[in-house]
Order: sequence, then structure tokens, then C-alpha cells
Amino acid sequence: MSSFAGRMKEYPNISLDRFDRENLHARAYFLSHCHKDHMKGLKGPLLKRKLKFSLTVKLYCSFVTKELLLSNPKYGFWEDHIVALELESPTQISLIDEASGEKEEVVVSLLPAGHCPGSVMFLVEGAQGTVLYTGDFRLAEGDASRIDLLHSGSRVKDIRSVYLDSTFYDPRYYQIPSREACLSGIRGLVQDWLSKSAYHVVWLNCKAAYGYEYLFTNLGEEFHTQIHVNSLDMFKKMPEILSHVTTERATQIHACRHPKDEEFMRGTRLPCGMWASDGTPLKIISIKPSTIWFGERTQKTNVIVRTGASSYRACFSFHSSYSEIRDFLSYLQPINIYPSVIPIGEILTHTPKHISLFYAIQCNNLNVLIPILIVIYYLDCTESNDEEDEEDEEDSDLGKEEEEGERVEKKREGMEGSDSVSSPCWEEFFTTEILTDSQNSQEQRCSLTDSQNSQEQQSTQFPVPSIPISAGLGLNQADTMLIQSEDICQGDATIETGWKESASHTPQTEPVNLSESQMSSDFEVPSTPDSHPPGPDDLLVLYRSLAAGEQVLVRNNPIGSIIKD
DNA sequence: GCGATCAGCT
DNA sequence: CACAGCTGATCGC
Repeated sequence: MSSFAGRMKEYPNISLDRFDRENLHARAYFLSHCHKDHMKGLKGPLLKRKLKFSLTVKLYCSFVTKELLLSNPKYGFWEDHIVALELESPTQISLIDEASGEKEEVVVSLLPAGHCPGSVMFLVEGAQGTVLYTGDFRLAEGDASRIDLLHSGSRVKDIRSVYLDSTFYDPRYYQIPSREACLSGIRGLVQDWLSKSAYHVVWLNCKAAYGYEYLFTNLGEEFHTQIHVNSLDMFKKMPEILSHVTTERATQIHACRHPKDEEFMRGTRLPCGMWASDGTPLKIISIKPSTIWFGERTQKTNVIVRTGASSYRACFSFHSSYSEIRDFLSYLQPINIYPSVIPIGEILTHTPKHISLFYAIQCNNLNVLIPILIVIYYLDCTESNDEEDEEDEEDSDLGKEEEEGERVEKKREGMEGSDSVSSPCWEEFFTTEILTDSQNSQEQRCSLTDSQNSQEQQSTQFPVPSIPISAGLGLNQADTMLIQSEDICQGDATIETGWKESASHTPQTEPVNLSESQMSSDFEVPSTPDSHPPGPDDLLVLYRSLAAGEQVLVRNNPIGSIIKD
């Protein structure tokens, strides 16, 4: 779930994917895709009222998102305020303060996100630099290099910040089989079943959300049939999808839903209640597209796994894997990365993961160590702070954030400037060695071959252990994520709790009762060369400094001696 | 009666 | 757990 609050530091006059609280003051709105967790506040009465009295406030999105949104009558009041933009077509947008008439110009481009129909990323260019808001995305490795607007001539644009969908930026999702491999696995299973007889039918147990449509269109195409779904309304103006779905129940492939569909399946009935016309019972298998379920496997698995007499799980992901995200970031090399999703529950309950929650930026002789735990508590506090929802506070908060953002950036610019390194220090952060340095787990890795229809294609390991603990990789080879220090909450008690939990953990002292999904060695992050692991006292000082908004730039000596400016 | 939030479920 | 929802209960307006 996205925990993005809606605004970007660089362009606080616009709101993206959040429409409540402080976002009610935005001069323009952006919707990346039509999933409910990105539409909070979008049908709220306050926003509705604002639109009534505004001539300039618009909602920008793709044509498909507009169509999907307006297919729900609850969002009908947006109709005259939506501006659908073409993909990859930069558009100048004036952000006008209706009270003062003050104007800010930005150029916004919609980039394909591959998450669900109509999903886009927003590239915003203006006086505060170029920033990319990814929304939710699934891009394969190398895809970023094929998006023209991320480039200026032959080189990648200078991107100041990426607001990132980090849903599966977790070693458990190190590698997710490609869309094609997953589709191919499902196709094979459906083929085997349907070919048995006309009474054999498949139920695709898809969630009530957009994103499975390409599965429907591909299977529809392949098996010359239409997929039974509950409603066609939303696809009225999308012939490519519409032609492959139907509300007629007499088909061998179903993706229909019923509030009690799981119960139906146990009784070997379809959610729509369909029976064969001659009274013969249908032979049904269910296929449940899943990502997290596969992420929990510690053993090599097929992209299709049989989980019962007539039920299967099929690997399927709306979001980029760990490797895909890393590839994306290492290609773009943004100065700042703001992850939008942080699995709070995991952090508080799964001690072994704490070690992976420390990301370090190491550049030339400088280390900036940023503990993510603090950010997590900050997010918690945001929720409660927002209760007050006071304008003055917001403004001052934002000002503070901006100021500190500058500070962190200057550090990096300084670092680059001090050493005539042409390509920035990102080279060190995102080495490809972790990807290739896997001989020791080679046999476990994805074994996709050239052969498109071999059994091997389905024999994909998922997930792949990410960082071999025996490899002795330096910290500069570990993955890094910059979490800016302004993302700090001043809640002493919570910070201390977090600190104690994390500081007390060392890889050698694993808790005894590990769940299956915790048994993986994925959580080991190698230490910085020439450094010692931070002790509780070191961390306490660091956290306190961070909480106080002080700089924590460490020179050649991690944590032990924090240099305060 | 509506919206927001939460528990419970998938 | 959580992907991205759903339903139902409760509370405040």
C-alpha cells in the first residue's frame, strides 16, 4: 500500500495520488492509476466543494485512467475537471494560486508504468529541477533506457528526485519471473486443462482491481474465447480489452467474482453459478495470481504451483522486483530517492530484517548512514500529526523539509565536485556484481532458456537469495537508498524502542523461532570495509542527532565519530 | 443518512 | 504479514 502523503518537496503546489488533508490546497492534481489506495480523498465532499468554486484546478491523468475513473458514478463530478494527457507528450501546466494570481509553470510528461491499464509515471520538469513520481510500476530491466523522455539527447536527464514505488524492494522479491514467463506458465496450465473436454473450465481468482486485463486479453486471444467477468462498463471505450471479455457465463475461462467465491470453489461451483447446459457438473480449477505467496517460498518453485486438488497459484506481479527497481534506479541515478512503501509491520515484528533497514551512502571518503527505522516512525507520526491538520504547521513543516533537502543535496554536490569523477558515485552503489556474482547460487537462479516452450521456462526460481553472505561484499556494493534526514520524527520514546530493537540485533544472534520466510539468508548486509559495526551507544548518538535534525556526515569513520556541523 | 475508520477476510 | 481490495460494525456529524 502506498504511504505517500501526496506532495513532492520540489513541487508542493501539486498533489499526486492523494487528495485529502493538506492536498486539498493543491493547485493541480495528478492520478497515476485507478487503484483505490491511490485515490484517497478523491470523492471527498471537501474536494467536490473546492471544484465547484474553482476555474483552474484540474486532475491530470491518462485517457484510460480517466475512462476507468468516470465509469464509477461516484467520481462523476470530476468529469469537467479532468484533463487526459497523451503518453510521452510533454505538456506545460500553469499552477495558479487563485487567491493571489501567482503562477508557477511546470512541464509534465506521462510515462508508461506497466502496473495496470492506464497507469503512468509523472515526470515533472520546472524551476526546482526534474523529478519523477513513479506511482506504482512494473518495468523490466532495461525498460528505463527505452523511455525517450528520461533522456536528453543521448544521455539520461539529471533527475533530482525519484518518488519510488518500493513495494517489492525487498530481497524476498529479488527476482520475479517476467510478465511473459508468468503468462506462459498460466497459458500452459489453462491449455492442459481446457483440452480435456468442454466441461473443463478455469476460474482465474483475481482480486477486485485493475491489472489482470492483459492476462484476459492474452488468454482470450490464445484460446479463441472470451473471459467471463462481472461487468464490462469500465471497458466500454477500450475495444482491445472489451473484445476479450464477456458477461455471458457460457465460456471455459472465468474471472467472475462473488462475495463468497472461495466458498463456491470449495463446493466446486463457479462464482457466477454456471453449470453445463446438459446438467453435467463442470470440472473446475482455480488459478490464483500471487506475488507475496511466492515471495515467501524459500525453495525453488515453478511459476505455477499446485496448492490443492483443483487449485493453483500462479506467479504474477503488478510491481517491479528488487532487481528491476535497482536496475531502474541505477540507470536514472537520481540524487534523492523517496520510497513510497515501507512495510511497517514487518519492521516491528521481524527482527532479522532490521539489518537490511540500514542503507548507507558511501561516496569517496564520506559515509552517510541513514537508518530507515526512523523514517518509519516518522510516517507513523505523520498520521497522528495530520489529525490536527493545521495550515500553519504544514507550511512551516514544508519549509523545514525543503531546507534540509537542500542541505543533503549540497553534500552530494560537494562530494562530486571535490573529486573530478565524471560519473557520480552511484557506480559504487549499484554495482551489477551482486547480480552476476552469484555463481554460488547459480543453479538456483532463474533458469529461463532461449526455448520458449520448454519445461524449463516454468522452472523459475522465486525468489533468489540476493546477497551471498560468504561473498564478503563491501558496503559500497550493497544496495543503498537515500532517506533524507528531514524524515525524522521527534518522538523520543518510539525512536528509542526502534533503536533498541535494531541495535540489539546482530547477524550472529538470530532469534530461535524463525518462520519459514525468515529462514532465508537474504537479510545479511555486509559491513563497510575498515569499519566496525555500530554499537548501541553509537546508534543512540546517531539517532538523537538525526532526531534533532543535525547533520550526520561521517568522514572515514562510520558512526563512531559523528561530525556535527 | 453519509463519511471515516477499523476489524476481519481474501 | 501484504498485493488491493471487499464487507460489516461503530462512531461522529
